Amino acid sequence: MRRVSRSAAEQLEILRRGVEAIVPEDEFLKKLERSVQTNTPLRVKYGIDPTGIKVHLGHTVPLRKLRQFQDLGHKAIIIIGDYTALVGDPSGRDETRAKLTREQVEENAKDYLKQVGRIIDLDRAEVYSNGSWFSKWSFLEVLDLARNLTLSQISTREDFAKRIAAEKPVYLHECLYPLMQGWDSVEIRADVELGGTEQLFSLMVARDLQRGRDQSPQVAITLPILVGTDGVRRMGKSLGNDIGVAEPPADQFGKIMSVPDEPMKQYFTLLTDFPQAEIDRLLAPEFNPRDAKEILARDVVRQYAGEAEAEAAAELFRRRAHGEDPVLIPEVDLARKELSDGSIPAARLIVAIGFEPTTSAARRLIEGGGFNTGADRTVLKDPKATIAVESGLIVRAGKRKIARIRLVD
RNA sequence: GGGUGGAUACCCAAGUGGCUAAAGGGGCCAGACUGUAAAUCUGGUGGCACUGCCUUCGCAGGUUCGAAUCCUGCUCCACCCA
Repeated sequence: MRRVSRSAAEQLEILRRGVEAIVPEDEFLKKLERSVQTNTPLRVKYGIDPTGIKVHLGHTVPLRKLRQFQDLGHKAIIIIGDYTALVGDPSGRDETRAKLTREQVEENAKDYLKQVGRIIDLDRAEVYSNGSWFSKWSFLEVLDLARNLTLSQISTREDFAKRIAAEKPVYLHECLYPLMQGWDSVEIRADVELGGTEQLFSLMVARDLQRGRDQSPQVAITLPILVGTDGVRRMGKSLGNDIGVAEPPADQFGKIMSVPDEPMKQYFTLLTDFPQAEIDRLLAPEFNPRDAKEILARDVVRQYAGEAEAEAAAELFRRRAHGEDPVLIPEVDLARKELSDGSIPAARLIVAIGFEPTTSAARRLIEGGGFNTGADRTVLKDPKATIAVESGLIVRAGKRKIARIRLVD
């Protein structure tokens, strides 16, 4: 195990970057000091419910913080909330989460860890499923846990209060969620728990539970919610404004370039390790925002896909901006028997190579002038037209879809 | 258990017998423009063998020349009372 080597004050300075709140901060400093004195790593908890399968940049904010703790010699503990996923975290939600099946949860969990491994050093981390303790509980124990929270505590939470006001249902099992999450902290004896700002309530519940078991209460560190590519709403898969860590580098790059200028500071602070001075320089008025964004995009892509991929993605993006084709054009097979007399109706071709899902959509694409072929980019306007196809023909749909056709028998 | 309101396309939401493949907004796709896949503007947005045909308005039946719209049963949801 790596030794905790930096001073408590130094660590606090590093760890404070980008966080929304450390509650309570004086306790945190004390924990750090004790950790240094006794050479005992802090146990830092971060929980994830395996409800979806796509880790996006919004998730990386707390995960990167967790990694920071790791790099300072502390112990990262990941809780896979397989049991809590069955409940559904109500935090920050304006409606009840859909219930998942056990199979879905298990599959998601596996996939989650794979993605999390891009950020966290899983070899040095502890990973638990909270089902490993909750599945053994009796109903009596559940009731005992439930006596730690009152109805008024729950109903004053903003997310619940809103739902109540909007006459949307709040179910009892959702009220249990923060208690379950809190109990996880007891089980693993957490010193610190990370979470988004909307998690504060749940993070604080754990403190009461820990006190009741004669444990030192955990410190809650909340992190800002990253806005999505629309620059307004929180990043989320269901909002379609997310950038996934496992996405193709070119997509990551392009999506970051499409983020509005306003949240750039947040992105630099939360998604990169750039020193503050460097961030200030890049975001100064005299610096071209597009160039700053490109630097950001390259750094983020590099983190998840590597240096070479980041370089390639940047190159690709530049070419596209100049209306040039990418260096590497994906090849797509087309069965020769689709052709008659060496030609194929354009709409059928578009569907055959997967540019559009239906011939109707393909017709719309053509009518909108979004389909062109060949080196001279001949634009097709007639949806009924046929195209003479030979191997190597380049076809494009819109700005982003391009392919080189390869005829196969 | 009783009452009330509701279920319309990817989402929100109009429409209460023919003029409705179904208003409007969002999202998405495409075009123009641009420092960007931003902003703005324009067009499109059920399917197909496409100047026509087929399918869709919670589900299943029924009335009618004709139904998203009327009737019957069912399922699901919300709120109120108990």
